[in-house]
Amino acid sequence: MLFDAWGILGRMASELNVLGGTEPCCAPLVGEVMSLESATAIAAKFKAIGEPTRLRLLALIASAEGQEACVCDLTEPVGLSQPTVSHHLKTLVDAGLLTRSKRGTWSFYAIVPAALADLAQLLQNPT
Amino acid sequence: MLFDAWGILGRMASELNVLGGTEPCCAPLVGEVMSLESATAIAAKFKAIGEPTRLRLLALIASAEGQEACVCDLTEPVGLSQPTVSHHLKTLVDAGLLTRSKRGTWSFYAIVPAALADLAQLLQNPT
DNA sequence: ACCTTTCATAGATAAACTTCGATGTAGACG
DNA sequence: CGTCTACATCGAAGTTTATCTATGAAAGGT
Repeated sequence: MLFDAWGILGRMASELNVLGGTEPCCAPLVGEVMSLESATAIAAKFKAIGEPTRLRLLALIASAEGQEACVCDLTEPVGLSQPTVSHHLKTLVDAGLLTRSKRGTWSFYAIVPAALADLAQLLQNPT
Repeated sequence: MLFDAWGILGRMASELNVLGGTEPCCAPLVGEVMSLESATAIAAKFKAIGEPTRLRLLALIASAEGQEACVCDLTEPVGLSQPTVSHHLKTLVDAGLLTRSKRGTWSFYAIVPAALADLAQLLQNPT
């Protein structure tokens, strides 16, 4: 890795206010930019969590025995219609955060622990 | 904590398919539901991360020295207009994930490590 | 005083999202 | 076969969002 002298100089200059406005404020970042594809893939998972109802659904399922629950258990706690809850659950499944398994007439949704762990890891090591 | 016999029975029944359709599929969840207010507050942070451009901005800033960068460093890597980048940065600041400090004509945006750590913790311990 | 640079804000537009009621589907029971 | 339950899907309405261009604001240089 190259020594980012321009970046350091630029930042020192900006902090000390010793350079003129025509100087670059700091160097272009050295590391490669996160690709748009991977950013889109990862952001989709955070986006799925980033909605109050879906976050509550995740919390409900995670706190249930076996970390799974059926739709009929989730509709009443979140106070929304059954189609809306089903839609949010589908979103979470599409994001890879939940799995669906039909048993009889019921659909059981279960947490995917590895998916949440991966995101947690990413937050602590955003590279 | 009470023993959730109904939940276990319901789940066993569903797995073994020994009960009729008129039986409850499983018990209402025992734990209290995450409040709508806290869910909204937390989801707002995940929502801020859950957008490809903002995720890339976070990664760019996190990988910069001092975990801070100015707008002029970020516009070109993400390939969007300056107002759009500023808008996304404001969103991240409002979510508490970044701080802004003006020095001269430049605005430096810095990571708030504790905010990311809190979210990571929450993902591994979804209560 | 004037211009340049850096950034934020305003307004507009097109796309996406949340939510609902209505309807379709699949399994269980009589 | 008909009915009921649990759930998914469809279509629509209203809201939010991402992006742009144009403009405003603040600080520094000449």
